Amino acid sequence: MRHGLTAERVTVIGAELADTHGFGSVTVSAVAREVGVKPASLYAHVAGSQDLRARIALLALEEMADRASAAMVGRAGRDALAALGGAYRDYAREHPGRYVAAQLRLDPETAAASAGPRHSALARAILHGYAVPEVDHVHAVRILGSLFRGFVDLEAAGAFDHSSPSADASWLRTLDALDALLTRWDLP
Amino acid sequence: MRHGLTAERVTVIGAELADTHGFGSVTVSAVAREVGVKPASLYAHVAGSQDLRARIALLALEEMADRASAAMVGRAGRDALAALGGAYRDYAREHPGRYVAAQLRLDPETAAASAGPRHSALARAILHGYAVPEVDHVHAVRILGSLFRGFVDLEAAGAFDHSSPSADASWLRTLDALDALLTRWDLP
DNA sequence: CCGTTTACCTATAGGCTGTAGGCAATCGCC
DNA sequence: GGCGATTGCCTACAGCCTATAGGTAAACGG
Repeated sequence: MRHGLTAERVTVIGAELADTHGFGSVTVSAVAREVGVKPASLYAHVAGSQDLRARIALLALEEMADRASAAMVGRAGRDALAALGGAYRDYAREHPGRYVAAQLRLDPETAAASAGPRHSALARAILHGYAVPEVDHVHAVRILGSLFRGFVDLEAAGAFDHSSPSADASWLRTLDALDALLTRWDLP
Repeated sequence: MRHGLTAERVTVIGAELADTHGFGSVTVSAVAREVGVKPASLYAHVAGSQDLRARIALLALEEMADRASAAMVGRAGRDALAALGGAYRDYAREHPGRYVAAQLRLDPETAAASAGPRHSALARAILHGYAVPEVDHVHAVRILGSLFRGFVDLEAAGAFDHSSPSADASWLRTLDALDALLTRWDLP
């Protein structure tokens, strides 16, 4: 039987599998089972399990960048922070498997061709709404990225589950803190 | 031949393997090869590959908490922040495999019995040096934890490798930002 | 010194990866 | 429409990892 498989379809099935059963259980065999095909057949579309995982990572990075840039249009300052961070947070909740896939270490050239640079561009765009000196942009972007990444990771890992109040409350405080930091960047 | 293996020794070998070849390639077979024993022999000490990885995670959490609390004695304020964050950052550099092991999701009871709570206690201790109201301690701890975790993860993932200046410079800025945030917590 | 425990062994079944080679459905071209 | 080339999926197989069952011999304890 002909299934009309392509690298893209295989990647999407793998991504769905990651979300439902965890990124760790994404295997060539599992995807094959899912589409009703023998494992060996997939090697025509994908170079192996590592390639499969890298493709899922690239898909996730792309989807996250799309969502983030869509959420950020027409927003500045704290609103823009909420849009960017919220996009990541929501994505991690809706697509936990893809989110961990996005953290896969890619080789430099693949990383450069990925949506990674789009993410740093989005973070940099936020700084235009604040009076952060140009030379400090790298630092500000790194701090912003670290805070978002850490919060979403910890929340996804369940680190906030067994203390109150809810993570949502802390998230608002996190945005406030970032906004204050960027607003008063150059103050003593 | 008698090798005097114990669960602890197996765990340590696994941890070393994680640091040298990546946490992903920690397998019962690999550890067995390392000690010169057949894979089946290890199942007397460790319940399987999942158990092995969980043990490495617990070891890493313990080691990190030990280092962090040692670094923090007699320090307060920004110094304490630098000590805590520095402990994590150094640990991640010296033991990259163990560091990713420490992020393994543990089942709730195992997590509760781990060194996890020690880590939040250390973060909470830092707040005593600042005038953060008691009710906001959870938020401050979460923000502090998120920022450290995110920074160290991103640095370990190589996210800072292809932009200058060095990660070290941004790390100092990160500590400054945290210090400023906690110092002025209640200001408009 | 002998019984028990313990540490490691062999054997085996099952799953995932990845390669080689085969067959048949489909496509492009006349 | 017919025919050759391509493509999509197949079977078969080798290698490695997990995990269990059951055996053997070293070490320990009374």
